[in-house]
Amino acid sequence: MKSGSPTIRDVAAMAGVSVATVSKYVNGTQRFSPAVEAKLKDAVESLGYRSNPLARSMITGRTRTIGVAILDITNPHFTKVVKGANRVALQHDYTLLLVDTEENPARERSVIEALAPRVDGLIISSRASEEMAQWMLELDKPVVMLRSVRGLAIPNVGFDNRLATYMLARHLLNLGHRHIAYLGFGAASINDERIAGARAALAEAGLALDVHDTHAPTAQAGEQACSRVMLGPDRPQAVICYNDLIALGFMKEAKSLGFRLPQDVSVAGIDNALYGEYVEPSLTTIDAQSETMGELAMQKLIDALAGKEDAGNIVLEPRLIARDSTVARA
Amino acid sequence: MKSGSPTIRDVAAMAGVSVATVSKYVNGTQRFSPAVEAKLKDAVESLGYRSNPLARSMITGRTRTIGVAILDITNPHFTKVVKGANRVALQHDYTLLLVDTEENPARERSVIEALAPRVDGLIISSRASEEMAQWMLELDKPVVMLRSVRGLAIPNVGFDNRLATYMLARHLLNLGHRHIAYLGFGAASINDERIAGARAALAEAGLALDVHDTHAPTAQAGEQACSRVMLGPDRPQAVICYNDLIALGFMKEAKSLGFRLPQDVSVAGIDNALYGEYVEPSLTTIDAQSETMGELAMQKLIDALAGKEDAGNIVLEPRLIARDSTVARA
DNA sequence: GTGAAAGCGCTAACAC
DNA sequence: GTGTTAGCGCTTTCAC
Repeated sequence: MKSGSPTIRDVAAMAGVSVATVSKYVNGTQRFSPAVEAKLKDAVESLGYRSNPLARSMITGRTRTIGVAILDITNPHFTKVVKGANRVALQHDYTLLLVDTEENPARERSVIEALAPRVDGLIISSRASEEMAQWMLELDKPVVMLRSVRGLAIPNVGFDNRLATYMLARHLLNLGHRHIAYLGFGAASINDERIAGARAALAEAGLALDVHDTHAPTAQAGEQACSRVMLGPDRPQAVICYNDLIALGFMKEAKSLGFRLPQDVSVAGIDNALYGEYVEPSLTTIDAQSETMGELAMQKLIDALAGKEDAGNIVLEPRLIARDSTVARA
Repeated sequence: MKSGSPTIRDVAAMAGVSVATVSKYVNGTQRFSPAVEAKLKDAVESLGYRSNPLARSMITGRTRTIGVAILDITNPHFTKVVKGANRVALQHDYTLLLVDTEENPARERSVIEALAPRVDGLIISSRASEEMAQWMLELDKPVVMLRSVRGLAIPNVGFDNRLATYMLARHLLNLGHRHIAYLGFGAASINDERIAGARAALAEAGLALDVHDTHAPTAQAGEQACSRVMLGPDRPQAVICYNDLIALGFMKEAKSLGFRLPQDVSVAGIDNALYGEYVEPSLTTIDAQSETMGELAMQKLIDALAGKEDAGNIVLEPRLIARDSTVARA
C-alpha cells in the first residue's frame, strides 16, 4: 500500500481509464457510458478516493474559502457577524479562513495581505480610515467591507450609525432628559458618526452633547470610564454608550458608586448583544443586525464570485429596543 | 503587463537567474553572492512578487492552516476557545479555517472530512460519543479534541467536569442547601460527568440530586426550563446549571415568576462567561478556562506538527468563582 | 465518450 | 552559489 491518500492516477489505473476521465467523472463535468461509469464508481469507492483540493485550486484559481478579518471575536457584534457569515458560507460550500486581529492596526495589513492569496474573497472589518485602507484595493481579490465607505470603490455592508445615536438621543429627549452624555470609543472610525447623530438630535432641542471616551469597546473600559462621567462637575441625566459592552460595564460601576439605575441615570447601548436582556435593569439598545450584516456580506461576496453584478452597497437600519435602563426623568 | 500576480518565473527572468535561485532566496534557504542578492531584491520588490502559497503547499504538504470545528461560535465557551486558539496560531504564523457546525451532528462529519485535506491539523469539539467519533482517527491528520477521551488515541485537552459540579454542589451544601437540582443539557456527551459530580457530593451528605434537562445550551432554553423546575411539586433550594447561559436565562425567568434571587433560590453556572459578572445577582460559576483550552489545544497541535512527541493529554482544573447568586439558606 | 499532453507555480534533489 | 530537472495532483484543451 502506498503511503498517503490515493491520487487520481490510482483511480485511473484501477478503473483502466485515463486520469482525464476520472477528473471529469469526479467533477460531474460529463456523461459516461454505463460500463465506464460503473468501473469509475467502483474504483473511487474501494480506494476511498477524494480529490486533493489544493491541486484543484491551483488550476482553477478557486479555493472555496473566504477570508474573514475581524477585530475581536469576543466582541458580541463580531461573534454574530461571524455566525451569519459562516451560515451563508456553509450553504454555498465555502469555508471561513478567520483572523482575529485583536484590535491591532499594525498587524492588520500584513495579516490580511497574507490571507488574500489563499482565499477567493475577503470580508474585512477595520478601524482604519478610508485613506488608510487604500491598500485593500490592491489585494486583487473581491473584498466586502463591514462598514459604509464613500471614497473607496469597495463594496460594503454598513450600518446607519448616525441614525442609531440620533434615535437614542431622541428617545432620551422624549423621556425628558436634557443633559445627555455620549461615552464613545474614539479609536473606531465610526465613532464620529455616532457622535454626530446624537449631537444633531440634541442640537434640534437647543442642547449640547457631553462627549467622553473609552480606551476599548469592552465592559471593563465602561467600568473604568464611569466615575469620570458620573462624578465629574456636570453629571449627565442619561448616557449613550458606544456599544452594549461599555454600557454594561458602566451600569455595573454606577451601581457600585451608589447610583440607582435607572432613576439616577438612564443608560443605552448599541448592538443588541444577547446579555442586555439579562442584566438589571435590562438594557435599552439599538439592534445593529450584526448577524444579518455577516450574512449579507457573505452573500454579496459569493454573488461577486459568481460573476453577478454588484447590487450596490447596503446600509442596515437601526431599530430601537427600549428596555428598562432608560426611563422618564423624575 | 501580464494579468494576475507575477510568478517566480517573472522574477527569475528579471533578475537573470533561475527559478530555483529565486525560490531559495524567497524562502531564505541559502546565502547568496551580494550581486545576485541585490538583483533578486530589486526584482522581487519592483514586481511586488509574493509566492503562491497554494503551489508551495502542494509540494511541501503544509498549508499553515489549522481547521477548527466548533458547535456554536455564539456560545461564550467556544468564543473564548477560538480566541485562545487564534492567538497562539498567529504567533506561529498559522491561520484558522473555522467551521461552526451549529450543533448539527449530521453535518459534522462531512464538514470536517472536507476540512481535513486543506489543513495541517484539526481542533475538534463534538458532542458525539467516543464510539461515534472513531472516524476521526482516519482523517490522516493530527487531531486535538476539546474534551477528555479515554478509549480513543486522540490527543486532547479536557476539563474536569466531574470535579466542577462536585465543587459547586459542595459549595451549595456548605451554604446549607439540602435540596439541590441540576439543570443539564442531555445532548452534550459531558453532561453525564457533570451529573455524576454533583450526585457524588450529594451522596456523601446522604442526599439525592434532582436532575432536569434543557434542549439547548442557551439562555432561552434556561428560561423555558425554569417553570418546570421551580413550579414543580418539589421546588429546589439551589440549582446547578449546565452552563452560564442556561443559568442566566433561568435567573431571569425565576424573577419573572416572582421569586426573589438569591433568597428564594441559589443558582450557579459553569464557564465563567463575561456576563455573569454583570447580571444581578452576579453569577456564581466555575471558571472552565475556555481561552486557555484553545491556547493549549493549538499549542499541542503545533508541537505535534513540529514533530515533538505528545506531552500527554491535559485536564484543566475547575476554579470556583463565588458571587452573589448563591447564598446561605435562610 | 475517451485519452494524450500540457502545464498551474512552486520546491527539492542533484549537478556543476 | 547557482542552475537543471523532475515532478506535486489535478484540470483542460484538443485530438480521436
